[in-house]
Amino acid sequence: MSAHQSELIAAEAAPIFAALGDTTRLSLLSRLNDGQPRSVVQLTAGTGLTRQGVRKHLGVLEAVGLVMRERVGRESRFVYQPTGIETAKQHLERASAQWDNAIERLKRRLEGD
Amino acid sequence: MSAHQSELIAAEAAPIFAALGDTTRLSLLSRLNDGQPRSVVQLTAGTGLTRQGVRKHLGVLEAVGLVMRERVGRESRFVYQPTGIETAKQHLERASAQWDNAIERLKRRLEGD
DNA sequence: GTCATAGGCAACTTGGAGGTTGCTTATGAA
DNA sequence: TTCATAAGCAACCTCCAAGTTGCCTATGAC
Repeated sequence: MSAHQSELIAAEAAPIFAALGDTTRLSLLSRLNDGQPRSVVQLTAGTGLTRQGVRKHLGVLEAVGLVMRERVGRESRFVYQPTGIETAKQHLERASAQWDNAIERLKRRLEGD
Repeated sequence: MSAHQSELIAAEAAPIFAALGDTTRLSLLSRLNDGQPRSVVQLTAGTGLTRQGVRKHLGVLEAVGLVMRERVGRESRFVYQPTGIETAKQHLERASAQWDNAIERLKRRLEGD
């Protein structure tokens, strides 16, 4: 992967990580993770928050592409969207790889050129 | 993995994601990613922020275990710590796996029991 | 021993995140 | 057609995160 592409992934990864950095949103996502669309009221149940509060969290998830909204009748259904998580995973995997690489080089140097 | 363990990973993943959800910190991390310890002044260079500002970001990264601090003489050296990224990666991988599973089940059901 | 450098710590400012209440509109059910 | 339900929207509150300035301390260099 080019350095340019790396920068791009990093730039788009930060907002995704930020969206994931909240227990409420993480929990909402894990509930939507089964692929089933759910309405706002459904998703509000069990959170201890108001409908509007949950709606804001869903807005954040939607803004970074982690979920999608579809209007059905008077309901707003939210659906899990796998691409966002995939982007985040790629970023972390690249970080892991760079780290492994650095360690490997360090080891070789220690073991005597 | 047990449901209990899942909950634990989720609970400790959120603060890590939050720490990663900032471009400055993401960039600091990627610079430390090569395993080389770096002082605060070194890490400040190129950020456009003050030393104290950068120091705060490093404090956040340290608080969630993404980096470690070691005092050497009058310097504070910060070192990359791979375990945090590993935890975050595990969480995302679990999410991906659940998703794949759900899709697979859906497909089987559609293809006619 | 003196001076420059690295860093810690505290106080302060500001914008936005997370949450609420209150009101209005659309749609489904009876 | 009337009423209950789902949701949107706006205004507001509160608190913390991000960043700054300013000052003090410790350590290395000369």
